[in-house]
Amino acid sequence: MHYNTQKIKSCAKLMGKHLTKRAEDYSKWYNELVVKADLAETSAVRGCMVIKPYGYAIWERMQAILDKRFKETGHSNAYFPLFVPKSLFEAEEQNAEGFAKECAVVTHYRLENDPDKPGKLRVDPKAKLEEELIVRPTSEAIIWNTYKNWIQSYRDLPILLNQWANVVRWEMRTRLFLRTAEFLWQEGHTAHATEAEALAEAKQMNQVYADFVEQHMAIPVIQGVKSAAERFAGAVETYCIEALMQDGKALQAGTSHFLGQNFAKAFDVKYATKEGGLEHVWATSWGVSTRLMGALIMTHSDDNGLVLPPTLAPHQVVIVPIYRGEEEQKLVFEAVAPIVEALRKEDIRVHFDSRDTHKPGFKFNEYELKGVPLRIGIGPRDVANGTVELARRDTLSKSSVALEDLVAEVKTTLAAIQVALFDRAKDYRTQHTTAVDDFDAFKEVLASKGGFVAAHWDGTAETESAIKEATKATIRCIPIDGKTEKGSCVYSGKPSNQRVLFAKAY
RNA sequence: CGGGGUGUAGCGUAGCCCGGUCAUCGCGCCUGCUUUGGGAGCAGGAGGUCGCAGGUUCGAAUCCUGCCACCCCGACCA
Repeated sequence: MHYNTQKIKSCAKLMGKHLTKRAEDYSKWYNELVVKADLAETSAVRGCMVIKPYGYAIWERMQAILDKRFKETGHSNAYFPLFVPKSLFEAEEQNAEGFAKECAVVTHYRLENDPDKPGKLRVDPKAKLEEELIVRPTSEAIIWNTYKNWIQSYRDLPILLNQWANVVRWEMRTRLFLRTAEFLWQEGHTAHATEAEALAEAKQMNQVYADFVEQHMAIPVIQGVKSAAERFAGAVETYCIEALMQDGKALQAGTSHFLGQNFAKAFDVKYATKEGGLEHVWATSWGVSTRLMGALIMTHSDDNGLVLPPTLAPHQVVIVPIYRGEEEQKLVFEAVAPIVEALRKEDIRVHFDSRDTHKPGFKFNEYELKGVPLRIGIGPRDVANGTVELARRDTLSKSSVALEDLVAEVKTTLAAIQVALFDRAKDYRTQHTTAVDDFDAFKEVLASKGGFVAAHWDGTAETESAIKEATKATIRCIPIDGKTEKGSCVYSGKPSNQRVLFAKAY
């Protein structure tokens, strides 16, 4: 080949084929990546997004793994209505207040021809609903109104349900995957006889999330509890997993709430105890959303595009044939067939890109953009040598592998990529977690390198809010496994027993 | 909802201040030939109510008024 690489690169840049460099404009890079990797795009509907087949395939992998874990921990799936009557929605006051400002509300149920504008429709003023319906921003209200009818005795407990659903939160400013007006998620809602059991459930599900995100998404997370200000509206305690993105901002990746008896009291859900008493039940709720897709993109991707961990990649291996003319094509395709078969036999998700409409170089770049972990290139030269070219997405390194070693090599390399991605992300986080002991250093670190700032905090909402005001940083969490350590609050100087993590967040 | 900005082909844009062969260029798309181990080259071609509605004018993408949409910065947020 006689390509002038430099020329092609600059040419390709002109053609808009290259992504914006991460360092130049992170937001722009992120948006371009989501669109060009074919994951999702903005829709004509304000603040909503279209998840495209490739993006949805990744979400389906995530769903499948999570759903299996939910079942293994004793949960079942169910489905509750999209609409929540206003009277139910407002029953738990804190919850209602927390979400009130971002609710879509259905007020009418019928349209009619507009007498003033032929061919146009208008809302029929006669079809006003007696009671408005809230499009669920979360389902505690509708579910607890239902649980009320299901629970009479301790024998009815626990109830351990999950639902896969869409919810709507009318956000002012939206961003693909990270914050859209409508998003997909799962929400678990459980009811328990005792406080201890509910608390254990909330902690258990946070652990399930942490394990999933670390093991399958290869994203290291900090488990912790939220400060009162950051806590879920209506919760007694919010457990969370926090991840750090490549631009130094934190992302809440999942939450699990211990709801105490707040919802049981609001919806008057009591059960008869073994001892003959009457008690309010104890509750939890927990959820992760398509926001995790955003975390996945922002944690591993590079300037060439998406990088997918092998366990989530819809295609773990892509085979790109290289040939000129029909004769070589036949030769190469015949060599590919047994490779595909051997890999499938090992349950490796392999895609053979036999398209004749694109050249190999184009395909190389395309699959890098889409984050396929491993690429096998095979041409006449390889066929003659009994080898293939194996390219790793994470390191962009290439090696020649003998056919007889291929399956084993693919398996070990996929496993190695999974580990390498996690380690790399964890290194990054370690380097971007800074312990500080005075407020000047606190501000300096946030301004210069970002990331998590571990600092002592006096535990008051006043200090938390003053720090937020001054730096835009919020308390991401109070780490669960954080060591106790005597110190003084970075802002007020008052005594503190543990460092908490601050960061600017999405 | 406050402050700023932008709407021109599927995408990205030039033109707007100073009305008049201005609808420009690139990508993408289609056809043909040559190419095919890192985003191909050349030649030809298709594609546009210049956001919408009024107004000024002989004439409006360009000036004026109103509306709509989107983006950025705030407030809000998984």
